[in-house]
Amino acid sequence: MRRMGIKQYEDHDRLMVAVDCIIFGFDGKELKALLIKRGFEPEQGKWSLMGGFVKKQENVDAAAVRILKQLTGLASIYMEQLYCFGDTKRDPGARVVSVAYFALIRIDNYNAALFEKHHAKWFPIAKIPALIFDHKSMLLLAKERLRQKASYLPVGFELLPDKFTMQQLLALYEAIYERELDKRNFTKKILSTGILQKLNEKDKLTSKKGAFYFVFDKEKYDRISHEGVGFM
Amino acid sequence: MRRMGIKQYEDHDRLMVAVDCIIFGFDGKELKALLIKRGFEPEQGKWSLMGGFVKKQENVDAAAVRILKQLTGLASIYMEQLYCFGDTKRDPGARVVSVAYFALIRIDNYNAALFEKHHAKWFPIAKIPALIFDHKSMLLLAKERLRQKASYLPVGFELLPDKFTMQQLLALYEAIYERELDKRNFTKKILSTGILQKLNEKDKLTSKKGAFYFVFDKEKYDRISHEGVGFM
DNA sequence: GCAAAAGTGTTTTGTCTACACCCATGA
DNA sequence: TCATGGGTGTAGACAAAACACTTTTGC
Repeated sequence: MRRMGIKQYEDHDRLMVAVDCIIFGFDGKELKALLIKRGFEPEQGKWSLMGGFVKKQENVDAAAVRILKQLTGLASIYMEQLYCFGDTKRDPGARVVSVAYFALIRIDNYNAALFEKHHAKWFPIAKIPALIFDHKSMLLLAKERLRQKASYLPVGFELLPDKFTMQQLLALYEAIYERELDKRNFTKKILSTGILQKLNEKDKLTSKKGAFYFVFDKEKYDRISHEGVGFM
Repeated sequence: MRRMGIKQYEDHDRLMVAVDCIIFGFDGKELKALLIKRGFEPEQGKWSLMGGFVKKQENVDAAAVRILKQLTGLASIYMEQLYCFGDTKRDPGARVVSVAYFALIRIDNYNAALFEKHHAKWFPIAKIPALIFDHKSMLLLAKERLRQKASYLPVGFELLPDKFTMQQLLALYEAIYERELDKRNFTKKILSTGILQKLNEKDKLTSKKGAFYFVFDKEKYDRISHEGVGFM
């Protein structure tokens, strides 16, 4: 039975399958995407998303994790599949089907050596340079998805440092939505979900009075990750 | 440059890429999914989603359209990509990456000969039999996505006949959400979007009084398809 | 005239938005 | 003492939810 199956399948075309990663980070002011300067042809020297090919004995998800690790050195990153881009002409070099993933990382968690190696650089999402192939559409779609995701999930957990001020969280949401938000309404809504814990410690870097730090309540956060809570 | 690119790429593994279609229909009472009895090994005789392989010179989207046409005979069907399933072990017969698509069709638009040929059958979504491989997860994910989609888009246009009664539209939404909805509130909301036009014609099949038929205002519907309108 | 489905409004509740002032502190 | 960012509450608008009776007509 197994053998017959294999025989049956051998008749079909095989394609190269790639993974491309849209990596978002937040520096406290701007939402940024991590791009690399492509080191090989075609389009050598152009800006591109970090990508790579799926191996025969490798899950597609695993390939995404591997590729992300190549660039960041980080193994456990928030990541989700975005979309499969499958046009025959999308890559002029060869027929390559690409599965795009988007990842959220803490922007200071970077490995300078790896960044150097791949000529990686953070770009504010409002100032993305020309990208190869269909990478610009991937990035735009990822931006949409992040927005949608942020509306029912407090993505701050993935993008902010362990402890952060309410202003930082607000700034993150303003960056994601590219508009100003009302400080009081935002605070109210996010606190009402109960996923934040206020610490007895203040960040005195940006003001004389100092702003309280918050941390995410990991347990509640995980619960919400499954069910979701609309708060935007 | 082109040549170098090709050379570069030749080193990577090639995989078979399949497309599987989750096809939803609505018979006036129940939401149903179209399944086929698999005609070849492995898992011959088991129920399965309609699927096929992507050809080397074919867009992945085009493959989905082709495969859907094979089964239904219909060329212009509402369809969207759902997710790419890429585990190495998902298909025991071979390494196959599958891109799942979900489609909405009018249940009476069927071609008996083609259905016969593929041993196709409609199953109520509450009574889906065991399916091969990971097709059950595909179907569950599609159900989720349909629900989400229906919340900001009047999917009725794709699933109902050209003219339909308010009760039919309500029944569709009750089937999608698997719960009862308030008739008055539903009517109010859907009418307030302005995408329905009331005809001067009644369906007298289900009651003595008769229920007015409605049609979708195609233009407004298309506008809403882009922007979306929350009405659930 | 009665059974069976169609059609229709109002009240209440909760949520979202807009909006401005005092507080604490370091310099 | 003053300049700077931090922190907080309320009123009005709007949307959502709950809820029941009258209408039509074929039998």
